[in-house]
Amino acid sequence: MANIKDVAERAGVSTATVSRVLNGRSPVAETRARVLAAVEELGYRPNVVARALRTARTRTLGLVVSDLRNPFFTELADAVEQEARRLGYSLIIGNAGESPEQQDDYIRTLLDRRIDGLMVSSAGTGSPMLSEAVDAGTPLVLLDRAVPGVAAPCVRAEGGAALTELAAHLAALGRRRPAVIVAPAGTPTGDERLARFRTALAAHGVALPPGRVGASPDPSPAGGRQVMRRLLEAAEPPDAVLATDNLMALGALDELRARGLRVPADMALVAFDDVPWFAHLDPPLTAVAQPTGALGRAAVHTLLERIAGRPAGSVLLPARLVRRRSCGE
Amino acid sequence: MANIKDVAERAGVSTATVSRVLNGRSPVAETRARVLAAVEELGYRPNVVARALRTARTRTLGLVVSDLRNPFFTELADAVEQEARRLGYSLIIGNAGESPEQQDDYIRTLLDRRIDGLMVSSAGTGSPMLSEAVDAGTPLVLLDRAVPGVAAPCVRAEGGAALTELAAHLAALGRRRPAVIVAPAGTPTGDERLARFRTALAAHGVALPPGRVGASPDPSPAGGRQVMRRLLEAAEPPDAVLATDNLMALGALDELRARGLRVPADMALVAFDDVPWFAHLDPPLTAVAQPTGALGRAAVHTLLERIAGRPAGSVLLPARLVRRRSCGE
DNA sequence: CCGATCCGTGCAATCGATTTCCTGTGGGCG
DNA sequence: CGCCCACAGGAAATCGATTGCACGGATCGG
Repeated sequence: MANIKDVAERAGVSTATVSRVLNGRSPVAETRARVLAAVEELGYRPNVVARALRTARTRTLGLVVSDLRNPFFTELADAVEQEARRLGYSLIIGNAGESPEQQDDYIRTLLDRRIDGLMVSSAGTGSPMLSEAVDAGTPLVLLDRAVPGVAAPCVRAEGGAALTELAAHLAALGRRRPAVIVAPAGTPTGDERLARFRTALAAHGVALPPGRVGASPDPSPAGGRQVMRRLLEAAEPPDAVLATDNLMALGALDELRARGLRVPADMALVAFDDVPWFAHLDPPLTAVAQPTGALGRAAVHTLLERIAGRPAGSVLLPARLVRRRSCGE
Repeated sequence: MANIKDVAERAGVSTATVSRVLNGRSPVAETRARVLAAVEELGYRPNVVARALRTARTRTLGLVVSDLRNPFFTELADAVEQEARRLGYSLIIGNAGESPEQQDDYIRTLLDRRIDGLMVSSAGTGSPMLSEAVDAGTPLVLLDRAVPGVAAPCVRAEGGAALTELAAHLAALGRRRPAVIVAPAGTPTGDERLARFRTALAAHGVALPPGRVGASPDPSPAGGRQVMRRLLEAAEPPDAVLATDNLMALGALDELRARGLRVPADMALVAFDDVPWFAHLDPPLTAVAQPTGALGRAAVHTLLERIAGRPAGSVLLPARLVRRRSCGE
């Protein structure tokens, strides 16, 4: 493969000139034309690796998500990738599989590759590697999940308005005994959603007692199903369920079907995160939709600000309620 | 960040020695210990960019898929990523979004980044960039979709056995008027699946006339739904439908529900590609499951063989039928 | 006891770009 | 007409690693 020296020889100039022409720092028409012609003839493409070594910038970003197979993260990763590419950056996606060690391992690899910046949808509570990355000076943006104690801007959705609307929706439909299925305790995201929902319900005089809040051991259909079972076997079973993750909602639905319960007649069901196939379920699922695309784009923009050395604050984007038929009406 | 020179100084040796210790070419205990201690104290990590420049190997692979949001490709990408990482390689995933230009654009970027090898689930029929990559000497492996005229091994699933089994399954359940929804014509994958299925049906004395084969403009729920509608409005509507892609199956299901038709009572439904949430639909969908994980791993192995300069042939892995309730029984 | 061999290590070249410093030329102005 | 300045472009340093070659000390055999 041709290198810059070949081009320089062919154009009868020095490598310095070739570099300048290619980086737009040489407005002399004639030399410029000769160089470009040589580039064309040789099919020359600059060696990105060499350039990265010299400039100490790789034009590559890293994204670590906790579960790439979860459609919410797939969509998020896709949005991030598109925006990054649009702005001239490549993206390396890492899948931590909900394991903190694997997450750290991945962050390590990305730092070794000298990525220009890092986005993380952290698994569990903060990991040592995150702080280390910040200390090492790597621009970092937290995505979807805040991590206490890590000094980095966070881009995520805020469900307050949507949950307020949901509470009203449920109350209007006469649901009096709502329940919530949350992801493993300790994740700020789940806790916050729960608190918001409880407040919103209270405004309609509806209580959300601890007995109707179930924590799933892991955010999977199996976990969701298990919690649903416990909720149904309680003394006062719920007449509406909110799952704070799309996969857990799916598991809850399985349990309901297995028991011959109908949605929405016997039970209203709502999921946090709207994923494409919710609309194709029977009945179509009402969901709190996060603005996935906007989140991804905002994360990239925030990260680029940090890379440019400018300060950048956290971003909160409103989620919205998508009413389908799983609550009645 | 500390570099190899800092380590060398601290350990009182030359950079050459540091390099050799770190690459396991210097078994002298004492020097070795001093170097490793210095590495430890300084928190030194080799600069992957510099190493890549010198060795002309990036230890990075590229994967271009046609639609990352399609759960089949998500799973495939995840499998490829895990296997690549296990073997010490990073992966850059590119999403071509079913557009040949974007695909070429991406391949271009990946080649510029000097990836060691490339895997492609090509959109549409072959693109010029693919041949160019091969000519440039970049190891290439085609994944899931073969591309005529491109000299590269192809790793994909072979549905013959599963479709034979499916034909028998449908025949046993008394379905006599099967139909097929295929992806846009011209893709070898769809055509091959169609041909295999037709052959298998013939063995049971069941015909698959052209009128009961519908090509969708694009592999999406909307496309699948549109074809389903046409099939239902035909003179002799089918009593069973096979969709050659999971998203199109979803669209077909929508159309059936909208018309109040029941699955499987009024219509059997089968999808090619088994995706996790098929099991959570009502009824759970029978599907031809591709061995996604094995495909991804085989692709990585084949690619590494090529990178090592060894010849590697194509790989065909058998798909299998996953019987659920959407065909009756 | 001396020469030959072996092996650990250092020196310096190298990968392919960018960038700094410097030279030489041409043009404008006094 | 001469001087100075601007500017184009070349030579060489640089980024951080790997690696071929050479050197020197130690070991072993004759």
